Amino acid sequence: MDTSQLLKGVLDLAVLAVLRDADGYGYDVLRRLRAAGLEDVADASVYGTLRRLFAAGALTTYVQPSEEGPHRKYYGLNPVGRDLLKRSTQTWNHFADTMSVLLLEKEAA
Amino acid sequence: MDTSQLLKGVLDLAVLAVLRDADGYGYDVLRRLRAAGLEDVADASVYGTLRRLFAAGALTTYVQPSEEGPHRKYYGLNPVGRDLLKRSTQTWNHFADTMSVLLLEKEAA
DNA sequence: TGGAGTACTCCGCATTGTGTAGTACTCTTC
DNA sequence: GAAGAGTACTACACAATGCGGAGTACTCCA
Repeated sequence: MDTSQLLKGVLDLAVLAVLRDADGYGYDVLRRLRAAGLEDVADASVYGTLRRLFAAGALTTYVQPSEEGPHRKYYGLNPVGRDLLKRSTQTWNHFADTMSVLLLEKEAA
Repeated sequence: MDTSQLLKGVLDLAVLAVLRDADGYGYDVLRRLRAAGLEDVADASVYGTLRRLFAAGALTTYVQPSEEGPHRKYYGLNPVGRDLLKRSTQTWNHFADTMSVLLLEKEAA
């Protein structure tokens, strides 16, 4: 089946989680997500999510030149982003718990 | 925050899980989902999902009259649906595990 | 007679992840 | 030094899917 639909609404959370540990630029965030197990994430999705989160006021950004290619646009969590990460994590955990209960095999009556 | 995006791609799975135990009609599936904790699911989403799953060949359907209102359109899992439920559950479990690892607080180095 | 609860359909919209194309820089290789 | 791979980003159109709202229709109760 298709994992891309599962990402809806969760990619935000995944990106925030990846940025919690250290600032990162798009291409780097993409690699971190894939290394974490989200191997099917498309690059355009990550760049789009970073732009959305920045537009929502959850991220700071700054550009740094690189010696291995084009300049890099770094993003980092600000207080709004850290709060969003915390609340989204709770929402996700609650949702995942609900689903796991729903998916439990029922015992025969 | 908004839970509706989290449902994307998962509502299929939730509906299949609810139908695993017993056949059900749309309005009933809606109530079962809400009782299971998915309280924000909209009715149009459930009816749409049932239609989609039926069109995909995962469900059987039959109409029964009711004494408490209009007729009811029952849906039930067929072998394709049962297989889809099994595979989707595995996909979901794997995805949820990946996310929960990603969301773990890192220990200070 | 009107309203609430039940049960379903249809239509258009909003969100969001994806594919494709394009730009541009660095480094290696023939 | 031209070609190609890897890095890094942007823009655009598209597809999937959950949702809101309107509409239909049936039963029961006040």
